[in-house]
Amino acid sequence: MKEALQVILKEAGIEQALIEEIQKVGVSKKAESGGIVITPGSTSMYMPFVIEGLLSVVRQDKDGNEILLYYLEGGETCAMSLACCIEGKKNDFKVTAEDDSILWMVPMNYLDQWIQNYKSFRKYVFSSYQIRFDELLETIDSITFLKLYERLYKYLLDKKQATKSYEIKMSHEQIALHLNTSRVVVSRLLKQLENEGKIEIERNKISIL
Amino acid sequence: MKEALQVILKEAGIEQALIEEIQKVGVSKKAESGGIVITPGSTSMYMPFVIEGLLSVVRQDKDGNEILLYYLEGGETCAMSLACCIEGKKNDFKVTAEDDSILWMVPMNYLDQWIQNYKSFRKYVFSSYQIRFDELLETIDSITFLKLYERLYKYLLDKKQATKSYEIKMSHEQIALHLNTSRVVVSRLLKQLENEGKIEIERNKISIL
DNA sequence: GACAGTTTGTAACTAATGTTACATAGTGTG
DNA sequence: CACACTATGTAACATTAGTTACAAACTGTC
Repeated sequence: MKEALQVILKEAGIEQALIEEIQKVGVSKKAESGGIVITPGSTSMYMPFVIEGLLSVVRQDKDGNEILLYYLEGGETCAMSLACCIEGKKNDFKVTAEDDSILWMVPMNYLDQWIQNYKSFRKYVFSSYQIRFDELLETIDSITFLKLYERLYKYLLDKKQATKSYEIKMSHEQIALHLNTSRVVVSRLLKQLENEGKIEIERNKISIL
Repeated sequence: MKEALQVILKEAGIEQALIEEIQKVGVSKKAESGGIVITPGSTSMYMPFVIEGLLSVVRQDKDGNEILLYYLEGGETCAMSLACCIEGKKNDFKVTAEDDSILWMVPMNYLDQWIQNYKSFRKYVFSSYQIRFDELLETIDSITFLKLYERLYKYLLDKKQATKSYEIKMSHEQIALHLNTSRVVVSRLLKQLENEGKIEIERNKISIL
């Protein structure tokens, strides 16, 4: 576990002294595929590093409708969660494990001193914020400027990239939830994508061609 | 100018020593109502503080369609601009003065040392990030979960709050641009809001009742 | 292989939003 | 006040997306 963390933090440009601190004060946490990691309305006390796996960050409205904001992959941290912690605010999003995942949870109270003392940590944190802004903006772009048909195709391509697999193992219902639309509409548009030779549909599986 | 800055930074919890530094190294910049302050594709070298006025931050797509992300008011800074600078990336949004505005532009190269040395500045920066995340999420909520009719009404209420005036001096065309829809649709829905007694429509002016 | 549960396909319809086209009304300037 | 310009009103229609309803196909379990 700690070796995997070491590799990932090194990769992220964190200096050795800080890596050792992070290893010392954090704890690992497993999340099984489909499990909820952060519940909306909760307050986190930990900065979560993704060591391995894939998580989705989703926004919910009061009626339970959802929209996918972005994925968290290995080596990344959830900047919004970080932002919430620092301000002591409640999380207003949901984080779910898309695959079996392993996280490294670091108590928030170390953050301020690390930001003060380690330039590499400042860089990492600000880069994380930047990445999340970009992802949110891209999400806004998709919702605003694309037709659902295009959004769906982009969704599939993004998922392909995140999982590094051209086979997407999801039901139409699950996809519909991420896009805030209905199953019937997703089926309709998927069929259209299939007719245009872009994908192949099987039960619980879509292959990108 | 510097006195106004003093008041605003004090308000924001910045300590006196840092206020003086900020006053020393920054320059003021005026923006006339309607003027473009940040062009998409440019790279900023300055952290912009809003001393006075109101600015809009807008996302554009390749065809020139737009969507309003949020407003910047007095005392605020553009966290996304900050994030871009720190990472040396191009701005991928547009900032326009909605009213005559005054900004205080601080060269980016001071940021890292201030973050390192001033706890109050760390707080301010992280709080700015948090606020912008919240605003982006709220924008996503509106686009995703609201009908255009509700979004339009929310738009008017937000504008009312930002300008602290129940009279909104805009054409339907301008509103349509901020919501990424067409003038005809805006006129139609505004008429509906008027019929329901929520607003009053005049040429270049909408009054919130 | 019978059954229940889940997933997908499809038609028919409704609702929301976008588009085109044109009429009317206000505004500023000579 | 004539003119050009801008802004708004409205109808008619097109497109996109959402909804309802039901059939068919697949999957796992007894």
